[in-house]
Amino acid sequence: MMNIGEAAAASGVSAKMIRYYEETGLIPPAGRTASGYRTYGPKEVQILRFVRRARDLGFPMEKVADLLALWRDRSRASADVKELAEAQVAALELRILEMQAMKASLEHLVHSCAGDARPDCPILDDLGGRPARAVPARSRYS
Amino acid sequence: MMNIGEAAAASGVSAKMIRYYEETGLIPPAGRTASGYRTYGPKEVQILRFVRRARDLGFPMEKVADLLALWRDRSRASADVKELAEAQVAALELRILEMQAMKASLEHLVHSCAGDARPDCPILDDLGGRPARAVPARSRYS
DNA sequence: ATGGACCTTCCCATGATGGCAAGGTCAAGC
DNA sequence: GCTTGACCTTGCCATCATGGGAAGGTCCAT
Repeated sequence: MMNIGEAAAASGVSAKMIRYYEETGLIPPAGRTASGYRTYGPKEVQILRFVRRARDLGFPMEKVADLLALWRDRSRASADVKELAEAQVAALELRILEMQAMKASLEHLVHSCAGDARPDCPILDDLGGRPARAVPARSRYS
Repeated sequence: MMNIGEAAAASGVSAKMIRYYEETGLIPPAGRTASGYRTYGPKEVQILRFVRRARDLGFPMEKVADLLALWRDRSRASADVKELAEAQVAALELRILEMQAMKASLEHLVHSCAGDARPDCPILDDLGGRPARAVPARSRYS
């Protein structure tokens, strides 16, 4: 049996988060020693590692709870798990696309900015609402 | 002169956020009517639109404040602006890469899961710490 | 028995946003 | 002029997942 610090080290979840997960019901309450210390065995550490990995894959806590429930239910259908995972893939894809769009817009602005000591800056012009002066097309393949 | 609702509609920033931006010092305090209503003119709306666009490009509020300062300083060097924008591009790229890594891992798991009524699920196996049984390679080009 | 490393709970902060509630104000219609 | 509804004000709470710190108790090795 380990106390919370050891369980944290063994699972990669901070002690702080372990208490939080317990408080919010994501994981069942840990056992306690006579003096009130939480105790963890290998099984609990495995649960914590499960949570850690799911979080690393970007699952929000709510979905992690769903995954944990499926994990515990040995008669679950793999289709149910796959569905959750596919939804998470789609969510990631959406956020990736959003950020790629931001990045592309910003790169466009960056490329049109001289970046020297002069004050003229199409980036600020654009943010300020004035469409930046068109960059003289130097090539069709810019 | 407009009140906060009109300014919100004109700038795309919610009234709530306008008050918040003012409270945190991102934008200067708005003028007030005798009865305490905030008043906004075209100049203020332009500032709000500036903030909105910068946020849409993913800049955190702190960086938006920096951009606003540069915008107000008509003697700024465009290099300073470009530097901020390039840092933001790099930050976006980093987050994109992180999420792409998550997505790739998850897709790998999804592909190895049958997704039928049976309980066997490499996704849960992996999260639980057991390496998933290798998927029988049906083709080199799976 | 003392000190240091651990544990406990509780509160606060983040970043950017939304929501709600209680109360004041304004303008239009009657 | 009065009512009504749409707007404004402030203030507090919630999110989501995490970290920080304080105040106090515990455990173990010296």
